Amino acid sequence: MNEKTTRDHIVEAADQLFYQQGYEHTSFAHIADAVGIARGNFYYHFKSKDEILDAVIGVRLNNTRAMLDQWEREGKQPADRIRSFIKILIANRAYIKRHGCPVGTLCTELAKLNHASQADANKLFTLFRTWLRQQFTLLGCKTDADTLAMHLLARSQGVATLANAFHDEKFIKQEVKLMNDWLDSCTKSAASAENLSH
Amino acid sequence: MNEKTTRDHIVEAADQLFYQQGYEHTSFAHIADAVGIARGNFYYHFKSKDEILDAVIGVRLNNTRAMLDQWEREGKQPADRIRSFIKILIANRAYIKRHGCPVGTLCTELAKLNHASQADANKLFTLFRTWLRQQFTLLGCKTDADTLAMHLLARSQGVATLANAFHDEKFIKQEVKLMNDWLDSCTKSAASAENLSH
DNA sequence: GTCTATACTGAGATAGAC
DNA sequence: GTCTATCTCAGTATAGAC
Repeated sequence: MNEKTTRDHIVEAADQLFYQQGYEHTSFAHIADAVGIARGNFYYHFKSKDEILDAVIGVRLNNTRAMLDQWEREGKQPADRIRSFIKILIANRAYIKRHGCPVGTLCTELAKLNHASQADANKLFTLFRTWLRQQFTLLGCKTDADTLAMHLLARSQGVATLANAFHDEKFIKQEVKLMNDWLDSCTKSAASAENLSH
Repeated sequence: MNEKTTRDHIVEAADQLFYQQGYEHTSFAHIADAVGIARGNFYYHFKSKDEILDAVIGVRLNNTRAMLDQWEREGKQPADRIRSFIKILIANRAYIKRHGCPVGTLCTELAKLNHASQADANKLFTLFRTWLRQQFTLLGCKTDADTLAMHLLARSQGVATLANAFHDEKFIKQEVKLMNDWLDSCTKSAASAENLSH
């Protein structure tokens, strides 16, 4: 049950390489080398490179859902859960510095290629967006919860893009502090609105 | 003097295509078709694809410098100049929605490719960063001017990435409003700090 | 299910005629 | 300065042996 199949290994290696080098730039040779199998063997598992991409996106969607569920279990208050989202910038800062955000860079690349799987990759963003919107709704902010969700998502994307371009980890910490301050001000304004209504 | 050479046409077409399709995805055939010349004729003007990229980056750097100079002439107050920066998100919203930010997407792609011209492309970011820093310094904010410059740059990048992924122009307007509000709060806090010192 | 060998394609790059 | 023809090479994909 826990045994990883060759297919799993391919998807795992492709996932990493797509993140590190980009989808188009990653060839079968790269993936085959990483997995340690022959090139020809590929087509037993996947009919095309696009199919591997779809599998990778599928895995990422599942992993993301699992992560969001975990944050939901761990954080009692919506503000704590949102803080979990912000925290991944810190936890993954070394990777972000080197390769940017896995979601953002993939969506950006597929948009340029006008790739058929664009919409599927965007579901990764939608997952975060919907989840964040729920948390902001629970928080009871005056501003539209979707606006707040998109705002936070955009800021995390901007941080990842610049940290990657400037190869600067400190900038991530700097911006995370601002994001947490911003979240606090949201929480406070929600609390005072709550008081007013009593 | 105003006559555009074939070389100029190539660079211009490459500039557009690199923005629309990405650098790696754009082939000589694409550029040749756009310019209306034969593939082989290319190598009279450029020895390699990398050389075209360098020329494109050079043109973009010049154009950006010219744009920043213009903003500097047009805006008397530093806050007005910063507002010029924010305004390009609105002016270019249709392109951003379709292809993202020309600077951000290029730097992201070159980072993935680990391309030699990465550093040159990043100079585009540095141009904006330095210029914004100067404006924030003139504004006299309490917070470090470079922190503010990077913050604004990051927010504009995030907006571009998400507007592109979600193909959403309205989101750009929504965020631009927030950015202008944020700038106002910066200006006000700078003004009150000014008053305190008197 | 994994391997080797190979066909096919398109891209970058060159040579030489005009 | 521009063209056609051609080369090389990497990448995707297939066939068939084991």
